[in-house]
Amino acid sequence: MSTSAADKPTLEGLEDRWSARWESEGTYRFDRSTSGRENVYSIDTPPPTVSGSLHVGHIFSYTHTDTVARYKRMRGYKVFYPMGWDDNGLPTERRVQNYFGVRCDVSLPYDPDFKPPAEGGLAKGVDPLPCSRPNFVELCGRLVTQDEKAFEALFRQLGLSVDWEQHYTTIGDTARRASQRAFLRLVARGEAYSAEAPTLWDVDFRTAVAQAELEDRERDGAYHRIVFHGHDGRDLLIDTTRPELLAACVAVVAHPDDGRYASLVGTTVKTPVFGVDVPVLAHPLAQPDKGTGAAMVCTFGDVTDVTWWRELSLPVRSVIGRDGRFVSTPPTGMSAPAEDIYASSFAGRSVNQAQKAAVELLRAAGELVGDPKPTRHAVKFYEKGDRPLEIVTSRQWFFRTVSHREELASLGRQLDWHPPYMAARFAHWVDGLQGDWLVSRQRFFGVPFPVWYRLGLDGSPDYDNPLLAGEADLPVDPTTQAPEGFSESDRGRPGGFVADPDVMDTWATSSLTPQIAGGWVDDPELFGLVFPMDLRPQAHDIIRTWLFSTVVRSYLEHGTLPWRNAAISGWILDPDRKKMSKSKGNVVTPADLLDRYGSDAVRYWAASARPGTDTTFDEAQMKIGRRLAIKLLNVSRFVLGASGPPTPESATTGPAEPLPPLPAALEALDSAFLESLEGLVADVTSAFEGYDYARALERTEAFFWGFCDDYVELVKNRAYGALGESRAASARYALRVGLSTLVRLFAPVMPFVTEEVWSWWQEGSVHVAQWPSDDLPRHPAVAPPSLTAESAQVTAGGSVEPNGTATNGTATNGAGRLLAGAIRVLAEIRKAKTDAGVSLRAPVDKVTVRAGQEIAEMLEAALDDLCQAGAVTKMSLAAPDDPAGASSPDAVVVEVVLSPVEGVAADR
RNA sequence: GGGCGCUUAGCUCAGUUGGUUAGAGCACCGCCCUUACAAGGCGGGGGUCGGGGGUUCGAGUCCCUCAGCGCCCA
Repeated sequence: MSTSAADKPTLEGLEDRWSARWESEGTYRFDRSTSGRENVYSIDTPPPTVSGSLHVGHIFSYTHTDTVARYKRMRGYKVFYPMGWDDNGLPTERRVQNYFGVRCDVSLPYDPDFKPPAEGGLAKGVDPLPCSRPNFVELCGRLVTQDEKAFEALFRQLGLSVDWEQHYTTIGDTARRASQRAFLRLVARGEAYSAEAPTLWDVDFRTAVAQAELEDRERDGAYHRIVFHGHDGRDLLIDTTRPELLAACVAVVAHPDDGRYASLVGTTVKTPVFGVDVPVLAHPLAQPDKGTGAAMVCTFGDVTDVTWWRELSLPVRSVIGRDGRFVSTPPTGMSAPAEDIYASSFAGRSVNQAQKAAVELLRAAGELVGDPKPTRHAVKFYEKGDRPLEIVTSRQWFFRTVSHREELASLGRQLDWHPPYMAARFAHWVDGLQGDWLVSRQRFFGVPFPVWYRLGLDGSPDYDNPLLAGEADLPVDPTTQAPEGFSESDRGRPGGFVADPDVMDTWATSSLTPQIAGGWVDDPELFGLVFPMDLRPQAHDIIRTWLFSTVVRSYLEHGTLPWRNAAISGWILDPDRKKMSKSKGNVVTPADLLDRYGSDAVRYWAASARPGTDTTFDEAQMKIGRRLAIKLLNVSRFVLGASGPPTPESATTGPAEPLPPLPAALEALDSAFLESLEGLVADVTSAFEGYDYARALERTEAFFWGFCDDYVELVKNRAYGALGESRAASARYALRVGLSTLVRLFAPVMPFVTEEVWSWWQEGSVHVAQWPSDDLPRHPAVAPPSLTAESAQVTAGGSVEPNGTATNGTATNGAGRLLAGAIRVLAEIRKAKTDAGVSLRAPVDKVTVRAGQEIAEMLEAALDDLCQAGAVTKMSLAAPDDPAGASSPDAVVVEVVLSPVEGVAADR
């Protein structure tokens, strides 16, 4: 017991006070001194990308996870809830370049005294200063550390019950060691391999792009109809949107069933302008209804070209380099004059320039038929890029996925998805896998491959026999460390070695978050307690990336699912139902929201959203949450105030449920209330068990308002002692149990106000208190009137009415009907007073309640309370006008005779 | 083109295997300074559950179909 209820309780300052207390008392610290895995609940929470600022979406989805964590903690689990920061990748690199005014140059050596030219942004027109990769990575580290602090402060203010001692970063030593170790093991098992392969390439970012990072976008283009010449004098027309790739043409394809070209298949035709002989081939991917039905196959115009190249065993004639410009060396198969044309019109040109040149050349040669015909077509983009991707051939590392398709699909089916329909996203993605997972990225701020290549005496790398780091030496940076048996002076020399220049895909690291956070290899005891984890919460837009890749890694390394449950959250939409995003400028600052409404109120809004559904950003909901929190303060003050001096109840009941001692006798109305409370607890518990925090909250909230407006009003005067001490004790007991239960049911959603209220009369934190029981202790002798058996009615269809609970006043069992009946009578008295325009405290001369016999018998028990609550002098029960239909509380008829009003009140 | 989700009061949303007269909050209207709460309380009006068809004694709920919105994949 800390403090008692303040005179005028407020929500102000609760966040600071309680988050500091939780930290100092280690309330959420993971306690590994437990008997086994079955007592642990572990969460693989998303490490936010540390790229400047948090947005409302973070508050939203992390709150969902936190409600689950808090629920599980109260259920007695040791909750493992670490937080990580995802620092790697492009966003950080770009920010570092801009913020410090630097440019990474891998050829430079590390400079321990390097000072960045700027701090906070480089002046316009000043060139960025080149620096080495290690220096660049250092600067990345400086910037993300600042952001991590700001993020952590906000998450603490939001009240996430994270164990901050368990935090990790995806670029830290632990993560690098785990990533490199996992990579080495995959290489050893043949699940990782390097290969020279056509790769989608972003010219601006200068990096390879994986299938999962692709995005189709509709773009304007134009079909250019070009004439190819057959040897027998027959011409062949093809339509292409990329005439600039004519020099890269290696074949022409048509559909096998396309009669127009059947006679040409097997022959060769000459490309216009360059006069190169290319075969005409049949392939089912050629679309007869697209253009002329014949397509030009180039190295490589799009992903279909890659398929044709592979399946038809075509040669390679690359023309576009990694800088997006045409290479200087002309492709094979050209005559000398053709090479001259290439050199003068294409070499060094950009794609756009080359297209203009191609069109001019074709037109001049009379090989272009008509004008280009505008069209819109889907073009592949890097999701973060804004220039169409090119396809280049390069050496990259891959993890095998396609050969495990069946197993991965099966794992997806074994996972418990919340909501279940999200499983289809995963299944479709696995089904549509086109190739293995490309993990090489030509970036700097990431986990390097722990790999070197021997240089032959001619200076060429031996890619087939890579030099691998030893597990004991991890993490390593091959660009600054030499492989075993070599010294730094051998770097880059014939007979020496060269480092793999790339870093791993961000997902290749973040797909290991369960292993990184769980202490894989480094801390076997911890890993045994938390892995496979219980829950992966995340948004639905990264099912194909983060969720999928984590399943892949867990499968390849451990042969299991990484977790048992996946809880998928939706997005925040602005009032126009558009996704909120920075670029649209409709983002609200989370810190500002938390300050204005209080964390509990913002969490209330977040937790009101059904799992998996997109949700409107709605400050009105936060106001409601704030009102609810204030109400909780006030009603607590009443319940505890009316119950006499607070006593530390956990002391009297031990470590079990913190309840007050049973009174000598329990009134029927109080007992009925407790029964409805049990129904609520059962309902809320099952909602949480199904990860449906929104339903849990909705039920608790509805019950809570009924508790305040009706039950509390009914028994208020009795609790104050108006009907004697022994009858007061019964009311006080029920009020206290009600409050204690409701506070605990609210605790996962509104941690601050519930902790505040709890501290007024309980020992210890509510967040480690026992979850409420749906089977409260009671005296058998004074059990509530239970008409369950008699009231079960057989309806026309032969079904039996369920014995409902009284959570919304529509109960059909005995206790529920007593409560509902009493509430109905009270409401009718209020209505009479409201209709008369008098105060609710105005006295009532006489109330006559007409009810069926069953209801009437039950209501006897509530008459005294009703008289008190309604200021009624005389209340009597009478037979109903329609005895047949009077068995329901709703059919009760209440006649109210108000006392004559006098004085000022009468003039109104 | 394939798949998934959504459509219920002016707004945001509940509505569990089909079962009385479809609910809540906000907003709106009216009343009440009541010693837990005026940042409050009490009461009231408001919906042919997107359209159409079907199954059933009975459909917001199940089936078919159409429309609109959103997302994922190709």
